[in-house]
Amino acid sequence: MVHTETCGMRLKKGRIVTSSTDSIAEILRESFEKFTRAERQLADSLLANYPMSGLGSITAVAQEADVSTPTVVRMVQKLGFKGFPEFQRALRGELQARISDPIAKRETWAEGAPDAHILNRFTESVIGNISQTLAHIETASFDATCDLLADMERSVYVVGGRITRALADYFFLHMQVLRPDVTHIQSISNAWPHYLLEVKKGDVVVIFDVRRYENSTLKLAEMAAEKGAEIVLFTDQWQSPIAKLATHTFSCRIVVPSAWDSSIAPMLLLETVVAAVQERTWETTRPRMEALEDMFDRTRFFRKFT
Amino acid sequence: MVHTETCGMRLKKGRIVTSSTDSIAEILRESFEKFTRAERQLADSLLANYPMSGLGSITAVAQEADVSTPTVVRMVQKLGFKGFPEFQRALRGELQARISDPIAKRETWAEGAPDAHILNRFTESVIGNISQTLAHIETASFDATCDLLADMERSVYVVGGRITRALADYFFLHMQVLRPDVTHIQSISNAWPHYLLEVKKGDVVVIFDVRRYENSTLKLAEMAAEKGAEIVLFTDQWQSPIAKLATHTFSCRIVVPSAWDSSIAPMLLLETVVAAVQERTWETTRPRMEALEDMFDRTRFFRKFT
DNA sequence: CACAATCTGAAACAATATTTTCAGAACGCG
DNA sequence: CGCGTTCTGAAAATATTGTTTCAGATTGTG
Repeated sequence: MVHTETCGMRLKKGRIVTSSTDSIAEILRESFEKFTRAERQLADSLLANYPMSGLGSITAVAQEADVSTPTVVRMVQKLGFKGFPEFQRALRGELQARISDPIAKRETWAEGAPDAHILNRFTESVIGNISQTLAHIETASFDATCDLLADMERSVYVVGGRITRALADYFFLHMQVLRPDVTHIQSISNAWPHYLLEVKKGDVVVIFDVRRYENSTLKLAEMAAEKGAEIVLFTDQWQSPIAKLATHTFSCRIVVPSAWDSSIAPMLLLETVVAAVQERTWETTRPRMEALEDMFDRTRFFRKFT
Repeated sequence: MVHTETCGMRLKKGRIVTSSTDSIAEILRESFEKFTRAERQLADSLLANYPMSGLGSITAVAQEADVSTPTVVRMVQKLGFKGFPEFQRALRGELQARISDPIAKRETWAEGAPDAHILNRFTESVIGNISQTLAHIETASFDATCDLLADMERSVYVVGGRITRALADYFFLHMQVLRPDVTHIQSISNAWPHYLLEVKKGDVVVIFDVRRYENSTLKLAEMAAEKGAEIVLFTDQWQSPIAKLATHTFSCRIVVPSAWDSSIAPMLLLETVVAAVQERTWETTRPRMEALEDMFDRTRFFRKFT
C-alpha cells in the first residue's frame, strides 16, 4: 500500500557507491564529477526542479535536458539503478515520504505488538476509513447541516436503526443538552408513526442508516420528506436508498477486518457536528449546560471528587 | 521548463464539466456520485493517498485499486481527460504546484477546507487520541480480556453510565450475537441490584466509566467485585476509581476541541474486542449469526435488495 | 421472471517508452 | 597529425504501457 523504496546502493565495480539513506539529489550531486558532459547536463536539469522533472517519461526527461534517451539510461545505471523505471520509482518513493504526513509514517499503533496483532490491523483500517470518509465530505454541506441543527426554530428528530441505534442515541444525548425540541425516534419501534404526526415543514430529521438498510427507516424517511422536513442522512459508502430524499448525505467508510462494520467514522462526524453546533449556539447553550450541572450537583448523582 | 497544466474542463456531452480551478481531488469527489462501482473503488484508491497513487503506470494504478485498466481509462475520460497520460500530466502539474508552495505543505484531512475548519481540527485531535490510547494498551491485557469474553462458561454483564450508555449498548448489541449469557445493566436505572443477584464468581462485568464518574456505577462495581466477578473497565486517562477493583483496565484519551469528550478511542477498542472475540468463538458464533440472518430474512425486516 | 440497459475485465491491439546497437564525433596524447 | 579511447545520439529492437473490443456479469424494470 505505502510505497517504500530505498535509494540506489550498488557495490559493483565502476558503479557509484552510496549509503542507502542518501536522497537521490545527494547522489546526483556527489557523483557529479564522475559524469560526462552530457550526463552533467542531465543531472543539472534533474536537480533544477527536483524531483518533479524526473517524473515524466524518459523521453520527456531527455528532451528537457536536451540530451538523448540513451544518455539518461546510462546515467541512471551509473547511479546504480537497474533501469530508468527503477530510478523513477525511487524518485516517487522519495517524493511520497516528503509530502506524507507524520501519521502515515507510523508503523505500528500498539507498540511492542507485532504488526499482525489485531489491535494494529484494526486501527490501521479505521484510520484509513477516517481518512477516506473525510476525503468525501463536502465542507459546505457539513456547515449547512450544522446551521440547520443550530436553528432553534426547527425541531430536530433523530432516527436510528437496529445497529445504528447506539449512534442515534449518542447523538440525541448531546443534542438534547445543546438545544430544545430534540426527539429520538426508534425506527424499529412501532410507535414511530405517532412521532411523525409532529413533524412540520422545515424540521430536521437526522437519520442513521447503514447497510442492511431497514425498510421501516426508509418508509419513515419518505413520510418525513412528504411533510417537507429537511433530511440529514448518515450512511455508508454504498448509500442507503434514503440518499435520494436527503438534503445532506454523509457517506462513511465502515469496512474493517471483522465480521462487523465499524461505526467509528460516522461517530467521528457526529461528534464533530455536535462540536460545531455547539460553537454556533453557545449563547443559548451555556445557560442550559449550567442548569444541567446544577441539577447534577443537587442530585449527588455524580461523585464530586476523585 | 516548468510544468504548468490546468485541470480538465471539457464541455463535451456526457463529460463532467468543472471549473479549471478545481483540483483533481475535488473533481474526483464532485463526480463521485456519477461513478459506477468500480470507478468509485478507483476514485477511493486515488484519494486515499493522493496524489501519489496516481503517478505510477496505469497498470499499477489499476492494481492498487483492484480494478481493470480499462476502468481507469474510462474514468479519466469521464473526468474530461483525453487519456490516462493527460490525466497523469495534470496530476503532476498539481503536485508540482503543491510542492513549490511552501505554505501548502501541511496535509489536511478534509481537503479544500482550511486547516482551521473544525472537521480538520477535530479529526487531527481524534487521531492523536487514538494514537496515544493505543500506545498505552498492554496487548497481553487486551488478549486476556478477549479470552475472558470468549469463555462461554462465564456470563457477561455490560454496564454503562449516562453518556457511556451508548457505548455499552453498542457493545452489548454485538456481544449478544457472538455468545449467549450477555446482559446489559443500566447503572442509572434503579433496577440494577436485581441483575447483580445473578452475578457469580468468574463472571465478567464490562464497565464503561468516564469522567463525571458515577456513584452508582462505583457501587455496582464494588458489589460485583465482592461476588468474585472479573471486572473489565473502559475509562478515560484520569481513570475511574473502579480501576482499583478491575482485573483489566483500558484508559482512553478523550479530549477534543469541544465542550464534550470524544468516545472514539473507547469505541475503537470496543470494536476491536468484538472482532477479536469473534475470531476466538467463530465455531460457536457462526451458527448463531446464520440463525440471526435467517430470522431477519423471514421477518422482512430489512430490504433484501438495493 | 424475462428483458434491456449498463457495467466490467480478459484479451487483442496500438502506441509509447526503454534499452541496445552501432557508427561517427570529440577528445587526449604521442 | 594519426591513433586509440571515450562519448554521443540515430535508429533498430524490445518491453511495457495505454486503448479498444467484446462477451459475460450485473442491475434495474416491466
